[in-house]
Amino acid sequence: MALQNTLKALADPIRREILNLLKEGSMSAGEITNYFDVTAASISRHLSVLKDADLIRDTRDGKYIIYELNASVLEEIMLWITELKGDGRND
Amino acid sequence: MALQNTLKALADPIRREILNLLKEGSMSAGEITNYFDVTAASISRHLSVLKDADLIRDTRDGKYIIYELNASVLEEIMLWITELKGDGRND
DNA sequence: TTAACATTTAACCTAAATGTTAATTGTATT
DNA sequence: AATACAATTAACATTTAGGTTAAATGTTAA
Repeated sequence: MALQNTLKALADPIRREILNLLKEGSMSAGEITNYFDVTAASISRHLSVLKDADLIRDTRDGKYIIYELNASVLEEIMLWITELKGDGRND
Repeated sequence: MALQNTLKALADPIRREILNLLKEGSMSAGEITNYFDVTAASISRHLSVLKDADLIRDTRDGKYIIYELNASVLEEIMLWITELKGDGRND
């Protein structure tokens, strides 16, 4: 079920862009929101999807909630793809 | 965008299972259908989603349509993930 | 305590995805 | 040509996803 959650989370362009942003460094929900043309509420839901997929982690810092990337779960996708491509490497 | 199509196609358990089946070898739409509890029409649509994402290819053989895996497009996902994990370069 | 700010949650709407059955298309067989 | 078979497409119902605004929650500071 983890793979399912992860892939569903990645199948949205805004969520992928959020991950790309967080790759550069942690930031608050509000900062993240500034990068997009949708409401804070919408971003908040995207963040919760990413969090459920364990792709990001959050910590509260005063009145801000800071999000950081957790790329480790992507390992599972890499593995699944690698198996699908055949156990031998051909590139 | 290709990555978007690919990830959306992968974000469905039936479609992932179809890819796993095709990894073992090509088969017809009917054969694929036998592995699932949904109708042939439903599988046919799943196949078209996979085909649009270029994850599979089809060739007609008489009254059968044979599907085969095309795992090469998964390379793009691998690359995107690798970059996200920081093992690659930024965009 | 109250006000202001950051963020999330709730309620609602619309669009997209997935499933079904029925009709259609394409091919083979008689 | 007529029938049967394989598969797709069309029409429709239901579910899920993503967006909005408004209300609720949590925190800081006057």
